[in-house]
Amino acid sequence: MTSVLLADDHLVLLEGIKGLLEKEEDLEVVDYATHGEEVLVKVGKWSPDLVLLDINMPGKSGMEICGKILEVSPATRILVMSMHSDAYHVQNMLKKGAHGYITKGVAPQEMLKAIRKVASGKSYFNDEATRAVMEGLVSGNRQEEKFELKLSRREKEILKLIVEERTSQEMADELFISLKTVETHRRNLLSKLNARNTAGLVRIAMERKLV
Amino acid sequence: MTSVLLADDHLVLLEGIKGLLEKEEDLEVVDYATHGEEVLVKVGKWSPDLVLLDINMPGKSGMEICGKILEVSPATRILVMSMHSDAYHVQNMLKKGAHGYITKGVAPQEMLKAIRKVASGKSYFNDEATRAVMEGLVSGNRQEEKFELKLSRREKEILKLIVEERTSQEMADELFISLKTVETHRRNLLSKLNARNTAGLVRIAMERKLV
DNA sequence: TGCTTTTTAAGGGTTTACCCTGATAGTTAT
DNA sequence: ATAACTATCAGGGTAAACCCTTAAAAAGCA
Repeated sequence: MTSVLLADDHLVLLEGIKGLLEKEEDLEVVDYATHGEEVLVKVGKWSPDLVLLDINMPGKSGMEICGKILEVSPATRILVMSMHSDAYHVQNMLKKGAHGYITKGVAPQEMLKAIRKVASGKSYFNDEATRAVMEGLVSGNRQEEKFELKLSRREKEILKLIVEERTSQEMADELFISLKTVETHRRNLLSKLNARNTAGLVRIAMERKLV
Repeated sequence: MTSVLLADDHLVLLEGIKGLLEKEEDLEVVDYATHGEEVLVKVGKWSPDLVLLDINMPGKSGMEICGKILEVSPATRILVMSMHSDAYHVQNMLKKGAHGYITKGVAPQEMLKAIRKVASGKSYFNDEATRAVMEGLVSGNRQEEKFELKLSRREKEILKLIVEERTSQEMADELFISLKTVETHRRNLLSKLNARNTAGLVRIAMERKLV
């Protein structure tokens, strides 16, 4: 018997999955959680065999929680469930210790398959997630940079203002620094985020929710 | 007895909602659809009392489908279900003829309530959707502009390339048109989307999923 | 306290974006 | 059919973004 903890803020989906798992004799839903902190508390309480974790929950992000789940209960297996499957998210969740990754579009039967595979110590990725990672690998050997991306406080501030359509001069006035300094920060952002221009900065900022 | 057609590309969610509705004596799920075109076919086949419509489906967008459902079956009531509840989406769906709007985070009981209310000829909006519309109304009287935004095919193409970090010259070469034409399209995009610069275009494009 | 990163700044140059006006041919809708 | 929209292009200009190099305070960490 595999004990499963469901973590998702969409209650209807939660009910749906619960109904799905209850029909299976080898799977047991022990509890729910609908936001970040609750997941950690419930994991501590039950030490479930597996957590089915939604990546987009209010409160702490899925990425933060993933690592902490393993601190609280190292034997627990983690199957990440997400709306989107881009290389960035998939790779990061794996780095944080997730054991499988599926998108919410999977068929019920595939979800059961994923749960059983991950619970039994193997990994599982659905086609979308696999493709995203593969495309990420071929489209650029910049995984290092992407993982390593650490923006300073000031850089994040500038990036936020860029997304809000401020010009460099406006930012300089607003932050009481020189135009040249703002331009330096922009240049560093372009380099760190591997973007070609403002459009790229904004796209990346929104994709990775850096704002 | 109210006949309900479910339209959502997330199969697990679909199963969950089906299970939920089947427990109710007055509600009957007559069929599913997992993408845009299928919805219209199934609506034509069953003329259901109500369609529970996911706004983010592959193929045609929820917005396009909404209006067409009413063409195919004018008596059918439409309850929109979405991940996000920003004023833009909510207002547009209402304009397209939707009768209710709930986010996927609602509790199962609230979903049943929404279904019954909409099916009985009334409207229903959950708290999130209501708040989004209200905030939209107070934060700016630009509803006209926002509703009116209809990007031409070429404009969408240019916008997509902007998000992909292309310069105007590159777009001109790629599309075999002059630089001046590309610049004209950019100018029209800035005006239609009410943006100040490239950053704004990208932000809006991503927020409204125009790409 | 010394080492590293961050934040600040400058000079000087090229490219791109943005703004204005005006114009023509083709398509779509009423 | 005729008005409205779409796609195309141009001249001429200003502002902003982008690129290169160099460098010195300031803050954080060991």
